[in-house]
Amino acid sequence: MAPFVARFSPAPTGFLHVGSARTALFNWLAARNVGGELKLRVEDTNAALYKPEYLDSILGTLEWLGVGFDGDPVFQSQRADMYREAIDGLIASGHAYHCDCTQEDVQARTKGNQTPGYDGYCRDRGLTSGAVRFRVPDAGTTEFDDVVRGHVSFEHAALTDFVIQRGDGSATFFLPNAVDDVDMGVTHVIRGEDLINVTPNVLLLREALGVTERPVFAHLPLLVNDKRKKLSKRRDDVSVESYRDRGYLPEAFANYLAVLGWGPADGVEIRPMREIVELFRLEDVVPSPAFFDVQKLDHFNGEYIRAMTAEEFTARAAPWLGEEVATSAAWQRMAPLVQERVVTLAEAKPMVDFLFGEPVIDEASWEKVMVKGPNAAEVLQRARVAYLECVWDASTLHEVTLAVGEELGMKLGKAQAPIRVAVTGRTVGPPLFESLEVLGREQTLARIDRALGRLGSG
RNA sequence: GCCCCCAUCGUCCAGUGGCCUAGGACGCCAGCCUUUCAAGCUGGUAACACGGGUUCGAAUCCCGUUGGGGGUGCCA
Repeated sequence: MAPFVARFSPAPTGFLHVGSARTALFNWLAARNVGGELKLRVEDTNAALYKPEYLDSILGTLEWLGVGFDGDPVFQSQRADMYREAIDGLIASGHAYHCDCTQEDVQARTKGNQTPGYDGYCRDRGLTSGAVRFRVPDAGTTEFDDVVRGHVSFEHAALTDFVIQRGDGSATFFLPNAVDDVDMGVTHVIRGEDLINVTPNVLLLREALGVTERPVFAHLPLLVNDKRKKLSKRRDDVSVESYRDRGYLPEAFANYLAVLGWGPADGVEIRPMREIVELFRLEDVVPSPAFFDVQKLDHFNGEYIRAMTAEEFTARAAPWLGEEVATSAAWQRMAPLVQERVVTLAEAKPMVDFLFGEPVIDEASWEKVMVKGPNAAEVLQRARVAYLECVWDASTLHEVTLAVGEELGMKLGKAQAPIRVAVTGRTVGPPLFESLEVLGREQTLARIDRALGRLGSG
């Protein structure tokens, strides 16, 4: 089998972005599918932007998603010597040169030019200090075959001499990228399409460094928002960590990401990751951008939640419930009913809150059922009487309430409404009679009395 | 402006010259079920951007147009 070494190379300048997570996942899937390796490289060449706490967060979130790495991570911040040596070599061989132009200098000289960017002003000035730029050939093209995009070609005339070393001596993105891919034995570069324009730069650098072989490139389609714009940290909800905190399951999240830009031939989208690993092929990745659709993510998450055993659900929902609720008998009884109704784990608690404290009366619900609805006071009074003596379990409460409704010519759906609002404060929630059973006779009667009091009929 | 990329239902995928009067999924709509809400079940809505070619035959190949996006940093 041909060797396969992919890498995921985040820049720790923020929390893990859903687009980065998707890139990491596709790298992982491609590697796992062929039994290859996935390495981690931390692109922290820019000391000004790098924040160590972000790296911990990114790594933790990746682990949560199930994306693991082979071997030790490579930190670019620790390889400055290697880069400097390479840069010195490029200068010596005439592939790079020093430049002391400021951004203003360049702008002043190039405004109105056809081709934007740096104009090569310092190419032959023979400077020995300042930033270092790579000398892009004046003519010719750099081409490569991309696994998802096919043949891509760039004319050198359209490329500008890019900076490979800052004035402070640190290397910029391009050079470490080229050097490390070679050094790490990377065979497959799988990354977002926003980096496709940078590919000729890196290829040119590799050639200048005397490297003859090339990695396979696969530029993944961008993840976009509803406006078809690249997902942005400012406008969009893109922190994977925040999805985790809101009760999305890692397996559901990863599964959803896997079908953005790729789809199994049999059309079965929701399936275990081990199956996706088997079916995934880089060649099948689609080239067009994909909308990150939270509604569909919600559907995936709900499916995964409902597929859990009751035990698993209670265990995994616990962190969102708090000790008191999670360990209560009331929750144990209600959990299966809640499991059917939540989309995220975070939704469980508000659904049962009324069992663990005074209900918060939703005024719109009160208005709708108690004021405008039929027979509210009548229902409550009769239910109160019936509930006083009956056996206190869900099925009896169901029968008794049904009877109360019949006395008033109401179907159960209508008759239960005032009771639900009196006891839970809302018109919607988990099944009522199980809720009452758990709440207990005393609390139920007290809440009905309070509602009657407010209605002025108690 | 210049460079690069993309183009099938609202959305995500299937489709790689005839099996397509274009399939699945999410959403949406309707019905069933029903103690509310969900879930579930059934049905429905809805697309090959446009124009030229190539071919006996095109959603599938080629060219152009239009539209959209990405890049254009001493960010990555």
